[in-house]
Amino acid sequence: MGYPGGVTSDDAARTPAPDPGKPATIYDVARVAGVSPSTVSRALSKPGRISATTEYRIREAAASLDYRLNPMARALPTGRTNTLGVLLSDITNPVYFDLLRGAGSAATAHGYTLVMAESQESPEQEQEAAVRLLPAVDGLVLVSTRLDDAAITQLADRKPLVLVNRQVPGVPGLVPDARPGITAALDHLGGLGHRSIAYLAGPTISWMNMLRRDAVFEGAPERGISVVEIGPNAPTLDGGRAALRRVRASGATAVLTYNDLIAIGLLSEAQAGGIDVPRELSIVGFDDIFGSDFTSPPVTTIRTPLARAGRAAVNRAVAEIAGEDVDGSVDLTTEFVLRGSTAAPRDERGA
Amino acid sequence: MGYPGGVTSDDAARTPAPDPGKPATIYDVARVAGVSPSTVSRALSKPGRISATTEYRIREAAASLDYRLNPMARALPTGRTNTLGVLLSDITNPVYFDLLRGAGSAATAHGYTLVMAESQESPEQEQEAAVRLLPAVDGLVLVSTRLDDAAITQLADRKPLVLVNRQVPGVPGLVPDARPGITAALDHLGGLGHRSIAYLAGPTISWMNMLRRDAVFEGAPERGISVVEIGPNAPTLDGGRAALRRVRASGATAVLTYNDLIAIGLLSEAQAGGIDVPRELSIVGFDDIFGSDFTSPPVTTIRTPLARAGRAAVNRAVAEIAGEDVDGSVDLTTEFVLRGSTAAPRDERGA
DNA sequence: CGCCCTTTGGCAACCGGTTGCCAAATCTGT
DNA sequence: ACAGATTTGGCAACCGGTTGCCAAAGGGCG
Repeated sequence: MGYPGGVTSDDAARTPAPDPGKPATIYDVARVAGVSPSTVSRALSKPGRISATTEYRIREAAASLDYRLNPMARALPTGRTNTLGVLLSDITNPVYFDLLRGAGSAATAHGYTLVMAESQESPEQEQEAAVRLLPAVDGLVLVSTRLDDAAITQLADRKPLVLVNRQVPGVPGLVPDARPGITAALDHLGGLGHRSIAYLAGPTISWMNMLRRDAVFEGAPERGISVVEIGPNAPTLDGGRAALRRVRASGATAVLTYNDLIAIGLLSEAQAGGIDVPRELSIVGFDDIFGSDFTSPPVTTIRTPLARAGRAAVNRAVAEIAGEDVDGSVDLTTEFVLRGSTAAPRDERGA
Repeated sequence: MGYPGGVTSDDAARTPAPDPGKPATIYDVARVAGVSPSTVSRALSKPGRISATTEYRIREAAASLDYRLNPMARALPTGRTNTLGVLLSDITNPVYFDLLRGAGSAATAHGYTLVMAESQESPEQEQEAAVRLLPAVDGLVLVSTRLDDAAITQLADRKPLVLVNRQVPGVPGLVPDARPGITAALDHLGGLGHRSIAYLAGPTISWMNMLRRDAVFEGAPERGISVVEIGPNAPTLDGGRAALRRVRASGATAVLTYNDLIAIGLLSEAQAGGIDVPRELSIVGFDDIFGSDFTSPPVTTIRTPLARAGRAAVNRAVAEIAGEDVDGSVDLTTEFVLRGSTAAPRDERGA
């Protein structure tokens, strides 16, 4: 026999193989329909290639056997797995919820399955996960990747790859335009009378962090606002909490944060320390995550269209896999969301 | 040729195939190491089967070619994909964050990849996703499934399957024990003087909802507390908001909710309507999700050990796949978390 | 030094599909 | 009724691994 769970060819040739536990194959279907396996294959996946009557007979046979195509067997000769990999830095970060849902719905719409892995903010783990996933997927979506350009380019050489929140020359990337939101936020803060603000930075390896920081540092001076950078901070609630001391020391009357988690952490720590937000300290978050609207006060923030980004990323990946050319311009603009964590600085009146 | 991207055997036999784009196979490795493909296969996956020196030579060759095993090719003859499927009712529900992370880390620890799909609370979509995933995974984890017993049993007959938040005879299931937390919550509410409470139910098809409801309806009378059921409600913020009117109409001074999302929705709607929580209405949530501690007041809730449940579920699934017998008792007990959304009812003093 | 037992590595079948090529069957037009 | 064009379906090779069986090589011991 030479093979483990095999069935002798005699058996297979005689019985219609009712259901010996193993799922039906195209060979079973072929036997029942009285055609050759290749005809079954074509009937089921090459519409029009086989005459209507034969195709009907085959479909009947397949249905009666509850035939299910084996994705692995199909993937082997074709190289296509109908699977997309998504890599995240941290699953428990609420920013990714909507993105994942958008990606998931777009994927099923295209008949793709999503496999997901997280890298816990570590470039090594991310690289390892990417390499591990690579042979099993048709394409990869890297969200807020912590990999460097070289590693990304190398990955992109092997399989279609789409970046979210990152731009690398020669690799398709979707990055929400932070400027509109930041501009509106600075206008708002400036209008309230703030003259000295701080930017609470995220991780140094975060590309988005640079982008946001640069936009703040470019826009603030134009409005006569001075700005200092405080960080790097872990992009978590604790990261925000730990930054309070330095925020107070800086004398800034308002802060823009790398993300909402930091903003919320900072807010809760401030309140625990008896600091009045927004009167003593204004806080502007980033992303508008789940939960940022039910803190007290609710946090003023800059919304990024994550669900749309997720959807666009898998659409793009699917197009890339199909070898289609795409114009690729998706509108991903940020939007200022005014809530309760910002107000005029106390000094304004006091001084 | 008969095959698309094929290489003629002449070419393959002569050149060491430097890197024509296609990744290296065991045949390439075999050629470079001067052994047969089967020896390569054994050297790489049957430790000890091949002599140390030959194995070393093979590993060298593999490394030099950057050989990567093709998971699909391996899966075909063995039937094992090293992939686990996780089905959720709703990815954007924060309850699942920790669960997913626990499941993810346990999966990678066992060398498994996680594929994930959501059913959007629809049994049909869930069934379809399960069937679609089934042939590509070694086992399935169904979290808060909306499927009926028959469908679950049928699935469990085809592949190892583990349930979370659901119990079906003959199928391994992990369900956190709601009683300790609910008992403590009722004691707390009773001690504060509440005599009339409401249970804000979740979806009717939710098995956990029944369990929680039953525990409340059993425990309340024992403490001289009357209880009414209000629902079903969508297990979302909006579901909670929509329920406020009926809560007020019921005259209950405190509510226990099916989950924290409903609790938070109810809380925000109450505050919008000028109702003082906790003085006019006490709220107890369920699960202790991300965000429930930074509402104002923070919500008193019953914590379920989700990360542990996720980890335990994949551990169990892996054991099941390996055919191991497991005692299976994992400690998953709920815990009452006292925060700010509960207080003595106003009537207590007023009446 | 020869015999027997253990290692070691190769052969070939097999997993379940896909597809280039070809021959038989069917259709067309006259 | 027949040559030629078109449909239809089968053959067989192939994707990249795994593994039962076996023969050759190596080792131990009397």
